[in-house]
Amino acid sequence: MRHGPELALEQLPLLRKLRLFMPARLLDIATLGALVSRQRRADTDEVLISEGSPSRAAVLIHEGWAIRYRSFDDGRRQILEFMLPGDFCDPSSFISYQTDSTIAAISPIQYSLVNPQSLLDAVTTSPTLGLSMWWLESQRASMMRNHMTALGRMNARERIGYLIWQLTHRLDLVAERPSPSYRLPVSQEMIADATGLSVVHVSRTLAWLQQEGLIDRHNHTYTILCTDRLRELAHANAEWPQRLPAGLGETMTLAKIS
Amino acid sequence: MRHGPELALEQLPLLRKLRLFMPARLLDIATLGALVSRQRRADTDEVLISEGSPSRAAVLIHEGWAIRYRSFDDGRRQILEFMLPGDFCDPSSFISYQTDSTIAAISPIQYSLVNPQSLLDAVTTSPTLGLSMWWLESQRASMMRNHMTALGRMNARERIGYLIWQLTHRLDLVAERPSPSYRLPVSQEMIADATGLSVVHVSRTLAWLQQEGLIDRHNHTYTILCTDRLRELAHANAEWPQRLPAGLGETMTLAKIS
DNA sequence: CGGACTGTTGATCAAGGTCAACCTCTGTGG
DNA sequence: CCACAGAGGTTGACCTTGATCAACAGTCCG
Repeated sequence: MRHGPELALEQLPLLRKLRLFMPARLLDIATLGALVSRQRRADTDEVLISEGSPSRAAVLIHEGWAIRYRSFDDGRRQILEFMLPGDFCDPSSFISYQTDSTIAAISPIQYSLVNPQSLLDAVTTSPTLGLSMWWLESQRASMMRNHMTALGRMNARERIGYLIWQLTHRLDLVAERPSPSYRLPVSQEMIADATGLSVVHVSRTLAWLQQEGLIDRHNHTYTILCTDRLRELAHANAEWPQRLPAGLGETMTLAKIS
Repeated sequence: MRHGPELALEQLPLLRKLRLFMPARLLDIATLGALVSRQRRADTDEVLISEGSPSRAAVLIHEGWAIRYRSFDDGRRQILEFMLPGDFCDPSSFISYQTDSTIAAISPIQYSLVNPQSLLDAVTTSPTLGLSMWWLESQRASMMRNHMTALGRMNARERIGYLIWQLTHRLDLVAERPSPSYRLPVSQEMIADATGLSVVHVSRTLAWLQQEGLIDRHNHTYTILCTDRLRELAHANAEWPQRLPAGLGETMTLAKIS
C-alpha cells in the first residue's frame, strides 16, 4: 500500500457525482476534503479489506476499479458489486465486527479509507454533505436491488446486457461527458461471477450480443451500439441513477425532505 | 388502512431485537416511542408502498409479515426481502423521489410509517438510538448480500434451505426464546419468487429437504430437524446475525466505534 | 521459445423450466 | 348437506437453458 500523488479535490469523481445531485455551491468542499485525506494506492488484485477481518473502515475510490465479493470454500464466488471511481462502499459495514465480504482492486487504484468517526464528523458538520451521503447510499441500495432482480429473474442475455448497460451509465456519471464506449477492466470470469453464469456461457452470450448488433468490443473496450434495444433487453430504467429534478436542489435540505 | 389497538412499546419486536445489540438501560425508550406512534393495520395483500410512487416513508413492522418485491411487465417477479416483526425497511429509500419496489402485506399486519424527519430527530436526540439504527441497517445490508450470493451461486436445495434457515433465525431474534419451528405465512409461489426458481421446482425441492430429514412441514409450519446439516447445506453462518460481544455494549458509543 | 492466462468453440450433460393432469382444502351458495 | 369453484400444492413427461469437459487459439511476459 503505497502513498502516491494526491488527486486534487476538485477533480475527484466523487465530487463530480455529488454535483449531479446538489448544486456545487451548496456542497461543503472543505468538509468533504477531510474525508479524502490520506489517499492510498493499490495494484491489481491487491486486497483492501478481507472477509472475516474486523475492519472498521469504508473504502472510497478515486481512480481505478475494485470489486466486492463473497467466496465459498469450494471455489464458487459471487461478485456483489463493482466499485468505480467516485464510489463509496457501504458505510453501514462500519458497525459490524466481522466483515462479510472482500474488497479487492481489479486495476491499479487510488483510494481513501474513511473511518466512522471522520464520516460522522463530516455529516454532522455539513447537513448538505449528510444529505449527499444519504443519497449515495440510496443509489447503492437501489443498484443492489437491480442486481438481485437480475440474478433471480433474468436470463443470461438480459443479465449481461444489464451489467454492461449499468457499468456504462455509472461511468457516465463521473466522466467529462457521457460516452457509449468505455474500457472495462473486467475479465469474462468476473462477468461470470457477477452474473451467476459460467465463463463459457458468458463468452457465448457476449458473442450473441455482438452479433445482434447491440454491443461491440475489442480488447476490453465495450461499446453500446443500440441504446434503446439494449435498455429494453436489460429491463433497465432510463432514469437511473436518479438525478435531482432541476431547481429542487436549491431548496432541498435534510429538514425539508420529509 | 385501519387504526387498531396499539402494541405496548415494551412489547415491540423492534425493542426486543435492539436489546440483543445494546443493554436495555442504554436504549432511549421514549425517543424510540416517537417513531412508533400512529400504528396502522393492513390486511393480507394490501400494498403499503407501491413501485413508482414518490413515497417518502419507511415501514416499520410490529406484527405480521410483508414482502418487498420488484415486478416486470411480463409477470416475472423478484421478492427482494421478507419483512418480519421488528424489521425496519431501508430508510435510505427516503431520499429517492421514485420508489423502485413495492411493499405489500402477506398476512394481517400492524406497522408504523416513519417519516425522514422523525427518524432524523430521533437519532439526533439519542446517539445510542442512532447507533442502533445503524446496526439494523448493517444487518439488513448483510442479509441482502447473503440473498444475492444465494441467487447467483447456489443451487435450488441450497437456496431454499438457506431461506428457511434465515427466516427461522430472524424469528428467533424477536421470539420469547429460540424455536426450530415456526409458522411461515409464505406460499410456495413466494418461495419461488424469492429464490428465483419455478413453483414446481420449489415443491420438489421442499419434498427433497423433507425426505432427507432436514426439515418437516405441515400446513405452513416449518420445522428444522437437523440444524447442523441444514446450516451446512445452506452455507449459513451460525454467528448470524451478529450480536454484540458481551461487555462491549457497555462501552460502545458512536464516538468510540472508530 | 515456452508457459500462463484469457477467450473461443464444439460436444455432451444436467438442473431446472414448462405444460398438463390431478389432488386437497376451503369457502360459498343452492 | 352437498355441489362446485378456486387457490395452492404435487406429480409425471418432456424440453431448454446453461453447466461441464475438452481442445485450441491469441496474447502477454519471462
